[in-house]
Amino acid sequence: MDTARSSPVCLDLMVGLPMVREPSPARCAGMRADADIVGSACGRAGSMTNGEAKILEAKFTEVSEENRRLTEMIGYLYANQNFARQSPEGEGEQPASTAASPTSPVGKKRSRESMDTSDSGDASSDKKMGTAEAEHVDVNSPLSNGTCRRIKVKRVCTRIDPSDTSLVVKDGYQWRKYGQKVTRDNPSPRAYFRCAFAPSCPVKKKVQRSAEDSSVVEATYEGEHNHPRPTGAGELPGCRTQDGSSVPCSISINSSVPTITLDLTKNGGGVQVVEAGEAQPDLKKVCREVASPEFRAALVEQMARELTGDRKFTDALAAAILRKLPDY
DNA sequence: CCCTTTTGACCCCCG
DNA sequence: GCGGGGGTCAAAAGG
Repeated sequence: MDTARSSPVCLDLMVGLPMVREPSPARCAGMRADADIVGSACGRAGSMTNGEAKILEAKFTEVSEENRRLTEMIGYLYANQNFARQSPEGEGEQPASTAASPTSPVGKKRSRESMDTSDSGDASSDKKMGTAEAEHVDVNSPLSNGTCRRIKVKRVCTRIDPSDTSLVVKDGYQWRKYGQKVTRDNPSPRAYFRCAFAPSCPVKKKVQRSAEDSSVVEATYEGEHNHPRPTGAGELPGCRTQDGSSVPCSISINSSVPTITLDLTKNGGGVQVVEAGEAQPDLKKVCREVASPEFRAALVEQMARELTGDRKFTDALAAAILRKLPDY
């Protein structure tokens, strides 16, 4: 589980993306309870006293810690709800509980649905957006000949801006929306997506806001991708830290433009420029997505989340701010 | 003109 | 057999 990265902060990382230079709502996306604190730190860091800075630092650390605990708690609750729905005989015996809502009944599997599911590929590595909580459930799907095929079902909970109604969950794959429905047990609409990267890919995704917390969206993935993950499209191919969480240390865009890699995992950090790999067939789409405000917002949000979740980083940041303050 | 999204209607499973 | 409700289709609209 990767849940301890939800504290936002205004940072100007200057990694070459023009948008990062300007404060925008997206940069502070996710700021809610701690918005005033962070906003203060952003806006008047140059004029505060040492005492104020220390108070702000303490508050910031405290809020970050609380945010982390809450995120973990949400993940724990969802995990428990899913376990509770598992049948005693084992996970494979339970019919497909594919509804995104924790309270929704067992999904009705249609024969049409069970026929278009194949295997191979792997979407299970979609650990995205820092606050996501992933879970795997293998369910049996009845086939027309009476046998059962295991369909991989995965639920991912992601924190997003409550005001964002797009229900877009960046996970590295490209999705085409084919339907939206308001379900009985959740006032928020449920969006249905198909994998748009490969026409033959059977993977479907359902995205719906949590009924309890509108800032949490639950994405349910059905099936497995039968194609490689399109790199650079949506998810930040970050490095893994020791605890398995991702760090936004690289930006890999498949195009003729060199790829910028911001390596924050090494001592002192560094920016590495490497040549882009060979272009994907749908390079145009990838570039369009990378250039989109959503992608940029997600990029900045993830960077901020990852960085503020690192105690060493926040300590170093506080020390740097203190050094900049005039001595009184 | 092409691609994607929206949305009302329809299909079909389950109780 | 019937109705409710989730899931999908497909035409229209938008970019």
